[in-house]
Amino acid sequence: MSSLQFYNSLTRQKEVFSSLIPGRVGMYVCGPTVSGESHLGHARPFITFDIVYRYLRHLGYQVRYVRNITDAGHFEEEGRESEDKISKKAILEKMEPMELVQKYTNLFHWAMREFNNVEPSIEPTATGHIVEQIVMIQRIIADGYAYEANGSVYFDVEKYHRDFSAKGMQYGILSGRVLDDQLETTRELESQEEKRNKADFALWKHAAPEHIMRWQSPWGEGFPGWHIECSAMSNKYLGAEFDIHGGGMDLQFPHHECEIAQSAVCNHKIPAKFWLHNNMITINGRKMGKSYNNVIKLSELFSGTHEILTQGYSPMTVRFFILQTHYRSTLDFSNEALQAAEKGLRRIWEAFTQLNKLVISENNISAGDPDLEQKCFEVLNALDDDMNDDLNTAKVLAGLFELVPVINSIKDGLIKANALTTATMQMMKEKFNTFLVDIFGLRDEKKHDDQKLGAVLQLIAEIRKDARTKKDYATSDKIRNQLLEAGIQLKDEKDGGLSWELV
RNA sequence: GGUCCUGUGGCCGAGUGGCUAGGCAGAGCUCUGCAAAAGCUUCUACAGCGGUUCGAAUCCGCUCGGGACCUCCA
Repeated sequence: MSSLQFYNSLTRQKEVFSSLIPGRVGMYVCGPTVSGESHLGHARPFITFDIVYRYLRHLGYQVRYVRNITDAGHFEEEGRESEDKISKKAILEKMEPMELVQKYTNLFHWAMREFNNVEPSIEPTATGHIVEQIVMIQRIIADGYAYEANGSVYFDVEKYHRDFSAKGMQYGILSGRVLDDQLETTRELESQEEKRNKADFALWKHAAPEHIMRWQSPWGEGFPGWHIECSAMSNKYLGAEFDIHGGGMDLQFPHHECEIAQSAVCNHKIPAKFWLHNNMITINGRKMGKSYNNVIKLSELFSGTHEILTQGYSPMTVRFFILQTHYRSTLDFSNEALQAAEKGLRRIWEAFTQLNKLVISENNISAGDPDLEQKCFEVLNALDDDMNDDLNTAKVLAGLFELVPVINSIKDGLIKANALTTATMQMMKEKFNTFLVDIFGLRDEKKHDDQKLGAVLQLIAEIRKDARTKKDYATSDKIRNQLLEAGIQLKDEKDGGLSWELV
């Protein structure tokens, strides 16, 4: 079997993954800013890295997965308004800042549960780590790579670049940006005069009097810059050097680039070995974001209450939709695509359910259909390789879909039960379970397990069967049609049995 | 303007120098009292133009189109 490879943004190539400490993995993923409700675009990294987390654990690693909550807020428009995003909205809504933060944190957690994302090992908050951030800033100042100006502290990018290029940690190492170009093209912003250089970024910002969220620091009352929180928290919980740092591609620059610079000064190392970035979700070809005014919040997505939605899409449909594309490709949203995902998910899940119900004959050593046996065996074996190839979930799903007709045919008796060997049948069950449930985190959203409903339907099935035997189709059709209206679809099986599905 | 990514059939999307990806939709057939589901078969492809090659959707160049980042951003 192949070994796991990730595309590393830092080296711009696929690399075989190996952890710094055998058997253990440290992973940091940039979490949400809880100044508003999460939207569809936010779902992608958290689902993507949930898959990474699940897969690494599946491979036997003990993983510490750290995903922060940004609750201190960074600047909406750095310099110009110099205002804390979170406290700004809190004033509008007349809420305590922490009340607002709590509200959106709760909503975020709700969405994560809906998506069936495994909880991270540690979910640190920026406000809970002000001290660590201040200490880190002091260290950077002491080493001469940051300076104070009017109660704010800025990172000296040019000096850092000059000194650290020789150590192979030039500014731009991750994003491929050339600092000289930066210096020319960075926009003019009002409080730029505090900075020695346009490319410098804030480590600490002086708080204007109207600021609600503020903390004491050696430089007066203020609040931390955006980039420092991730550096401080990843360093605290994962150490100076850890295995994986993840986030959206839009964070590659400047956020992750700045993280590297900060950590490099403090620890003389690039903090993470592997940098993984998921691509964006677009809507009509445009990135989903506030500035484009095309945001679909997750609650709207699930309920269908947004003007561009023709219906609601369940969390598992969205999850499946995301999995059908490679994480480094852009994914374009459309009602058509989501509806296709919904149907595709239902199809594969139905086959999976049937597969688990199949009774596998024991000790069938010779396949009744050697060609089919061979084909299934190859498809099943390719699954791990595809997953190892930089998490090609799309290809894994395509492989599973190839087996769907086989499963359905066995169930319907179109393929003989002894066509496949016992070993292959068991492998099929195992792989479907492993990938769909354990690694992809899909789950049944319908309530099949309602025992009372099951009992009632059992009775109705018998009544309907009697009617059909007597060729009283008026009665049997009435039962079926009325139940369909009630959201229960009856299906007559080939063997005379009856199955139902909540629709 | 700078840096980078991308252009696959009606839609969404994998992909590799030579082998049908897959899903959804469409068409036909089978099964069925009729449905539904399912099975089988099937129609639409690799933006354009050159080049490298025995052979390219896959490599190179150019043209055209789309996007991301350079500012908060998942």
